[in-house]
Amino acid sequence: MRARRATINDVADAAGLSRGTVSRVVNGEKYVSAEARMAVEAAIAQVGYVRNTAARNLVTQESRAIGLIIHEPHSLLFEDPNIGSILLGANEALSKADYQLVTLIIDSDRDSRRVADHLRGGLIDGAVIVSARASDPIAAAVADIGLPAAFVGHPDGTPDLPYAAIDNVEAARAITSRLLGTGRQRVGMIASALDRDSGQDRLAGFRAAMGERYDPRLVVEYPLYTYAAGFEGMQKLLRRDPSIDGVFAASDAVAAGAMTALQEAGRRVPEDVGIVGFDDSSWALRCRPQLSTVRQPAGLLGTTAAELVLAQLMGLPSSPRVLETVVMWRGSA
Amino acid sequence: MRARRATINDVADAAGLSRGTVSRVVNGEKYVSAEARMAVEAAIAQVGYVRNTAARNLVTQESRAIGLIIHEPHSLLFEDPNIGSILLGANEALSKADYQLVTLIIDSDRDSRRVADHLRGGLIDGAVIVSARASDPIAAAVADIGLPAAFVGHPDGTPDLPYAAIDNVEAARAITSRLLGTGRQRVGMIASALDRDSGQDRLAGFRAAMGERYDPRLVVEYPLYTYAAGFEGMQKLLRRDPSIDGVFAASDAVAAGAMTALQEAGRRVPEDVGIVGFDDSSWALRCRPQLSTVRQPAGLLGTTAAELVLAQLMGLPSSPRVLETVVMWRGSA
DNA sequence: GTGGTTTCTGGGAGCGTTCACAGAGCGTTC
DNA sequence: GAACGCTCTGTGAACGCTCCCAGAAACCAC
Repeated sequence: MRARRATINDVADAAGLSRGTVSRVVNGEKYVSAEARMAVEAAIAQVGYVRNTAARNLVTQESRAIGLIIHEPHSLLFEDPNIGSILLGANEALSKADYQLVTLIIDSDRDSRRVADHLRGGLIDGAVIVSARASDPIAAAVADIGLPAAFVGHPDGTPDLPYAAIDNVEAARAITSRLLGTGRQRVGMIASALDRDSGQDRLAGFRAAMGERYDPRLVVEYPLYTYAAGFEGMQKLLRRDPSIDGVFAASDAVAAGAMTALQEAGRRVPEDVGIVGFDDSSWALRCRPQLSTVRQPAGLLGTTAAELVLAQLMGLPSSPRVLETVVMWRGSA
Repeated sequence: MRARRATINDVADAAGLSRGTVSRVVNGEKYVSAEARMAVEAAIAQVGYVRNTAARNLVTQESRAIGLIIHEPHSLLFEDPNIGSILLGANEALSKADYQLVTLIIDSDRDSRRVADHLRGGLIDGAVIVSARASDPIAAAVADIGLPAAFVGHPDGTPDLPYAAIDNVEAARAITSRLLGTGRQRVGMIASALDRDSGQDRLAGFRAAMGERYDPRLVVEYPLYTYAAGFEGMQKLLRRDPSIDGVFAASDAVAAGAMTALQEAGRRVPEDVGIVGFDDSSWALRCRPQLSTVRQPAGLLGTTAAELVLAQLMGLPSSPRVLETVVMWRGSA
């Protein structure tokens, strides 16, 4: 296969010094004479040495890498704009601390096993788990190994690990109230992803805001936060009650689909029907009229979760963090 | 920190057998008695042994992991639906071959250095490089190390590595011709991402199809394949020539932005202006009317690039692969 | 019984590092 | 001039695993 790579011994020989000295130079330690340092650097260049990280990890017992585990069904990887932001946010925090972010995607049971092996194998010092479902086996595996880890979100039934999340219940309650405040009489919801905490909580918040006025017939459910769910869901709601005049969609993508369905049905937004979403993703500004929605600090969620892992790595206590959301009021309601 | 993990020796002691036998059991080799196998398995469960991958990699000189390097500006990670598909496609191929996909994102110069270290350090047996720009330093680094690698796409000025790509020139030429075939007289283009091969080639294909009718005043350029670029670009084209009746947008996201701009300007699509895109991403079906576009097999590109790397790993020759595109003709032109 | 093959097990060597320690050299202080 | 402290360097011993060889044990055939 590949030609044998130069080792620290080759460098030592070429420089006429010992292994130890080379190691000290490579790691930038003190107690190396200027002379020796230069000789080593020349030798490194000469033999083309690069340090073998696997060997280093073996003795230092750490890898300076953090895994970010994405466990999403196929389609959502494209539809959900939050994932990209979370990824970049986490990368930023880790990069600053000089840790390498390693993203592992789980797309099949086979992946699940291999990723678990990867985690256990000592190739990773900690993990950020994104979008775990309730009772996710990979989350259990992480806890089992005792790997420092943190969730983005905090599904039920998962081990007691710190998390970075928003208060979906409160945020959903807030925007629904605001929608009701525009004088709507018949308000429905297109709920999604009830197999995870965000979906459940947004529904709970909607319910709380509606109080007496809550009518289960005006709630439809879909498995994923997608445009298609919003489109179909809105059509179904219109069929169930043509007098509907307000909708809370569980995400911006869902809201966008709902808006298209409304407009195709000849309803004006916001005059006839007011519509609000959730996420403040790029969808929100792209809709006509622009979407009133809840801003979710996706990048910050990633950053925070990464910091929670780093804290554990440094032996500091780390506890859950709930981040603020804000209602962005625009033209759709 | 974490409690010391059980090693292969602990298992050997617990089972009353030797290191060698335990290793044979763990790796599923033959020449182990049923008796010994059972004893080892019991001991593994008892002491909670998991193999240390770093140590294993050190001696076997391989990691069974392939890196996928994403070097994208911030915003594109959300806008470009191809990246998700490429990721999943690559993961599928690697998963089958029992390799772990490790995604590394580059978002700053600091990342660039760290990723290069990661590649060099022996933590990865090969790499798939997505969306490298012309003369990308990381691509050069990969070639320099001699790591088996493949590109998705094939930017100019990058080292001589195999790639999986589509023929952007031909595909752009084909869909532009089709657009011209609907009898349009004044056809423009919203070009994007001219710093990479795909952007350049789509423009070249457009130009080839236009032939005599090519008018540089009807081409606008934007740095990224975004909705916003399409929106602004279309407005600019309308100002330059209100009689414009056809547009080729460099991607579906761009086309979607252009369509919104057209509709806001009171033009009917496709009656007044025909519009075609590129990618056949989820954008295409979401537009009203649905977009005529070029289907780009994004998942297959990822799969193919991964296979090119695997082939190199097995010592087989691997040469560039150009995949087929097909024109999807819908309602927008 | 002898010789040969096959199955199974143990343990030394080595993968490329870091770490801890020993010791050399040199200057400073009492 | 002895004692002490710094700076600098070399080396043995790990880290946890796989590989390979030697040899024991079991079986078969003559």
